[in-house]
Amino acid sequence: MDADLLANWTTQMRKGLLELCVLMVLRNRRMYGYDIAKTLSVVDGLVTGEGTIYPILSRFKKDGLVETTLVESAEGPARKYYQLTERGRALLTKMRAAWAAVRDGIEAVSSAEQLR
Amino acid sequence: MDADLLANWTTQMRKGLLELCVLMVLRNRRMYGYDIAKTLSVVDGLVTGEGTIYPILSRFKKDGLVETTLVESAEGPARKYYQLTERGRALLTKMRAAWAAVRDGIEAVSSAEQLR
DNA sequence: TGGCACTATATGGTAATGCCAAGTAGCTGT
DNA sequence: ACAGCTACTTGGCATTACCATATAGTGCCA
Repeated sequence: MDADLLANWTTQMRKGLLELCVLMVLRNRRMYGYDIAKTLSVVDGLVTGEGTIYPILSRFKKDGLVETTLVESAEGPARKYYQLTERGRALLTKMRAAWAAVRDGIEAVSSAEQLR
Repeated sequence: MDADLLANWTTQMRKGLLELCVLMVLRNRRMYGYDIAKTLSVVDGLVTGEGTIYPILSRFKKDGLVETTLVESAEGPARKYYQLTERGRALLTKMRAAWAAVRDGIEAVSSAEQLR
């Protein structure tokens, strides 16, 4: 029951941060969904399944943050590669700044003996 | 429209982190809701209104993470002070560890030239 | 031929949280 | 009486992560 609380909380904590990570792994090269999911799951246990990544990528495309290219694969079905647009790059820059601010804020609360 | 995307994302990013901050400010002394809201809003723009804090505190009490003490005030209505229980303290410890892991994971993604 | 595992994308329903607005109420000063 | 600050509470809305499931192509092995 205590484990449930913690598990639920970590789920909530992931919200938004997953989108940031997806945009960040795309900043240097294009990637396809399945590979992104595998990559991020290795990093931190951030992603549990592919079902979490695809809705994010769909939203990104709908919002014009990424463009897609379909490429045939020798190892299975065709891969849909995602690459950042200018708009996506601009938003990523702002998101990284916002992330840094929140991260620093939390660290401040975490280390402060007493605030104010 | 770009600003909307960013604003919406920051809202999502806050999820969970707000709970962490509330537990952290309570770790050294008891506080009342209105004061917690003011304190955290100063820190980082984490909180927009009191309506965001009170539901969190209610949940904490329901889950046995905090206990409350009603104290009369000379400056307005009585204040409901919140203090951490042992259970709350134990969960906070685990949450801080989870936060550190995710934060470091994101920093790794952020600074990596290329993962894997 | 059939079964199995891996690769790869997509979708629908559920649960949980942050946000905004509004309401209730006590106290102070004019 | 009124305005303004303090203080707590509640309800509805929008958004996202998760899980299970569906669909499908490829290669391997008996």
